[in-house]
Formats: sequence, C-alpha cells, structure tokens
Amino acid sequence: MSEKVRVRFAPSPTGPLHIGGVRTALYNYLFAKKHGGTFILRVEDTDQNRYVEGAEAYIAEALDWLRLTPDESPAQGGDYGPYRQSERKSQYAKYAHELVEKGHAYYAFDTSEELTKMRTDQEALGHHSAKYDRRTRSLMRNSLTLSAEESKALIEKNENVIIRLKMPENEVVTFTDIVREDVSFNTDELDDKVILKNDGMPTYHLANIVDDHLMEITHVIRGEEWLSSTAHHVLMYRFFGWQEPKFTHLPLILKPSGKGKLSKRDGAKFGFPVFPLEWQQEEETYAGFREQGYDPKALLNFLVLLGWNPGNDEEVMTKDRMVEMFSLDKIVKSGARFDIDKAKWFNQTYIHKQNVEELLPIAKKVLADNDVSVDDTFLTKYVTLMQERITLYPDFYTEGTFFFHAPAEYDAKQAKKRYTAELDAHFEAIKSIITDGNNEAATLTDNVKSYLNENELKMGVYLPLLRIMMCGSLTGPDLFEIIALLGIEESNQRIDKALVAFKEL
RNA sequence: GGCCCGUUCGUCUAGGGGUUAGGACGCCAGGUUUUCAUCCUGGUAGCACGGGUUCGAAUCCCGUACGGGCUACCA
Repeated sequence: MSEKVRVRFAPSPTGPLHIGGVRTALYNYLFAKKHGGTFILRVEDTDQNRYVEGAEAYIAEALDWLRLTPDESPAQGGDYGPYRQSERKSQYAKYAHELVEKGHAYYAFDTSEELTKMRTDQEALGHHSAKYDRRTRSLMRNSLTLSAEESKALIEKNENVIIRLKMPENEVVTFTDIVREDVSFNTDELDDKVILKNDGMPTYHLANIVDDHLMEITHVIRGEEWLSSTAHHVLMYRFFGWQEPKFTHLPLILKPSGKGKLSKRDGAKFGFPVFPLEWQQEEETYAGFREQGYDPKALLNFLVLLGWNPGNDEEVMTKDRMVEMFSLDKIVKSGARFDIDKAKWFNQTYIHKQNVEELLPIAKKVLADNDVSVDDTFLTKYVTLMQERITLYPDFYTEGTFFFHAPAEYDAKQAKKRYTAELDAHFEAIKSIITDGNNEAATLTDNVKSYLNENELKMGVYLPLLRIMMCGSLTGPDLFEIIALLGIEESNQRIDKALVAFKEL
C-alpha cells in the first residue's frame, strides 16, 4: 500500500453503540494498525431530531473500555478536525451547490404532503415504494420542472428547499468492494437522494463523502446496510472528480435465532447484552457486556471472529496478533448469527489465561459489590482457587459465596444418604485434626485421610459430608483448600452447626 | 413489489474441480477430580434444491427456494 492508510469509524450518536458497531470499529482499528495507518473517530450527528444526549460520551467510553483508541477524534482533535459533523455544517452547502452548478444536483421544493401524495399516486398506478427518481421528478416541483425565475423565488423564500442528487439516465455504476468484488447498479433504479436538507444540514450521503475526502480517508469499512447507497457515493466522487476510497462492506450480525439482524431489544429477549456498556434510556436499562462481567479483550476476540478468520485455526488471539493477522479479504460474505455461548467460552478462556495479579483488583471489586471485604492474603489464595471455575467476573462471588457466608441450608438429599448420628465422634476427631494440624491444605489432607484410613472409615462418606458442612452442597474447589482458607475456628463451627442441622434433615 | 448481497455441522468458520469435507463453540460419552468446575480423550452433526459444464463438482454456470440489506429532508 503506497499511500498512508486512514480509516474512520463514523457512528451516529442516536443511542448506545451496538455490538455490530463495535465490530466495525474493531475492523477499522485493526486495519489501521496493520498498515501503520490512522484510526479516526468521526461523529455523524447531522440529524438533530435523532440526537440522543449522552450517546457520544457512551461511544467514547465504550471505545476506551475496549482499548480501541482513535488517533483522531472529537475529544483529542487532529489535523483534519473538527470531528463532529455538526461542527462542520458550514462546509457542506458549497459542495452541494457545486453539484447543482455542474448539473448533477437540483433544488426541490416539495412539501412532505406532496411527497406522500406522489407515493400514493404511484402506488395506485401499481408502482411499489415509488422513489423520487428520474421517472417521478418531472411530476414534482423542483428546479428541473420550474422556470428559473420560479425556482429563484422559492430558493429565496427558503421554505422546503432541499438539494437532490440527479441520477444520470441508464448508466451502470460499478464499484469494487473488497469483500464482494464487483457490484453494479443501474442508475435508472436509483433514487435522487437528498443531499442537503432544509435545515442546512447535509444528509449522510453528502457529509460522508465530503468528510471522507477532506479527511483523506483511504478505506471505507462499514456495515452492509450501506452497500445499496454506495453507487450514489461513488457517483458523487466522480462528479466531484475526487479519488474514491476503497470500499469494504461488512456482513451484518444476526439474531441468534429467528429472523433479521441483531437489534436493541434482542438483549432482553435472549438474555444477553448487545451493548458493550450498560445504557439507560426512558426508564429502560439495556444490559452491557462490561457490567455482566465480560473482559473487553475476550469480547474483542469473540467479535473479531464473527465475520473474519485469520486463515488458519487460530482462535484465541491477543490484539497484537489480530493486528498481525488481519486482512480485509478474509472477511466473510454472509451474515453471522450471534452466539453468546461462544462469547462466554472466550471469556472463560481469557480468565484462565490471566495472571492472578491481574485478577486481584477485579475480584476485589466483585466482592466489594457484594459487601464482602477481604485482606490481600486471603484474596490472593481465593482468586488462585477460583480462577479456573469462573466464566464471568461476577462468578467470583456467586461461585464462592460459602467462603463468606456459612451455608444456610444443606443439600439434604446428599447429606441424608451418608449421615447417621454414629458418625459424630469421628467428626469430633476431624475437628481436632483441623485444630492441631498446621493450616496447610496438603497437611490437612494427609492427616484427615490417614485418620480415616487408620479407622477404616470410608472417604466416600466422610469427605462428601465434610464438604456439605463447609459449602452446603457437593460443589466447589478442593475441600482441604477450603478448610485451610476458612481457618480453624470457622471450619470447626461449620462442623458443629452441620452436625446439629443434619439430625433435622 | 423492485434493486443489491448472500447460502458448508444447531452456531462461528476452513476448504474455491479429485479431501475419509478440517477446526472451534454447544451437546453426548469416557478418563482425571472424594464433589462440581477445569483439564484430557473420543463421539455427534454439514456442502439449500434442481438443472447443466466436466472423466470427475461442496467448489464453475444457470434457475429455484430461502435468508439479509436498501427502498426517509435516518444514519
């Protein structure tokens, strides 16, 4: 690649960043880093009606959490700013006018009522979803149908004045998409898209290509929903005489089951997040991966493989490795269904691979959120014990609650199966072993096991019972590690308590 | 409806004229673990359909079906 790569992630601040948007950002980021290029965040806030307070901050925070840090952005600036389209408003009109002058665009004055009427009229004639195009524009009020004087007067009145792109007649527009290769559209099928709105703001189509040109974007990597309007974009580049960037349209992320692309409400419906961070809007809370205890690195790893592969069997990759392996031509063409089980597996795998030291502050916070505070020595041992038993970070509490609260109830079925009052004397003996023995799990294991052996007692009876006494059920890490960590006093108390409770079962 | 894009195990995917169609998640079984989980081993399951082209198609072509996107003064 001879020119310096510049790519942008261009979300619209109309709500929280969707997981598909995160993947788009990731691919842009990886491509930029792979080629030593620049990753730009540009906020496309040209629609004031859809602007949502806090959405831009959300996007920035999400990218930060995922460490997808832009090189240029509204927050940090750059040589091609401003990076918020609302702040670039004054620039767009002149480009729209340039297109009018060149005969590639025209003014239109139709009210929304007139537009609706045209569509229903066309519908009556048997034309479904009629467009404002080469066929219908002659029926409407615009600078192509009105006299120059009439148009001028209407433009000066400035009511319902917009600029539309004029689609050429019967031309085949072909562009190359890196994923899909050649894609063609006939201009007769394309509508005259509005490029400058009545409020003076550009629509996406104009703003996007003007900014991409001004910001010297070399590669446009965006969702497949833009594929259909790319012909318009390409035409505009040609009208302006600008070099067009290379296009890559990403397959969409689909619902885990059923029809359509993954949407905002699917999170609640399927019971998993579709947003990186939790988001609240109008009394509704949308779950976030961060809040549910996903590691951002694991999320990224899961996402990178949803629609791309490194060309070999590698799955667990660091971000550096992703950068190294990334290439646009390995992007898959078809949509990918979102599978939360795989996301969980990645998260678990990442937790297993982490150093205990990295996990310490995370576990500490999870425990604190559950009103549990522990000292560092305990925490280190606890995390070491729990690390391989955890899928999501909150499991640091839920998988080990018995460490912090003595069991309130016991697995009656399993206890009854093994317990009789005759066993009490031996549990008293085990208590004294715990009391006498040093506090190492290994020593405890040896001492208790040799006691059982010497007295010809069954391990399969005493050990499960001892576990139920400590944990309430037949789950959890190594029994003697638990006892060692709980300490002599607490362990013995649990035995006493259970011995009483077992008789009631 | 029209235009555009797509279709390999349930899911993510590799493979692009000759492969026992490979890997991963999930699921199932066995082993390890006094338990659960982890871990290890094995198994399960797929080329949407119909026509061509070819000695030979999952792979190339056409059609059909199905899925997706777009069809706003939204992005």
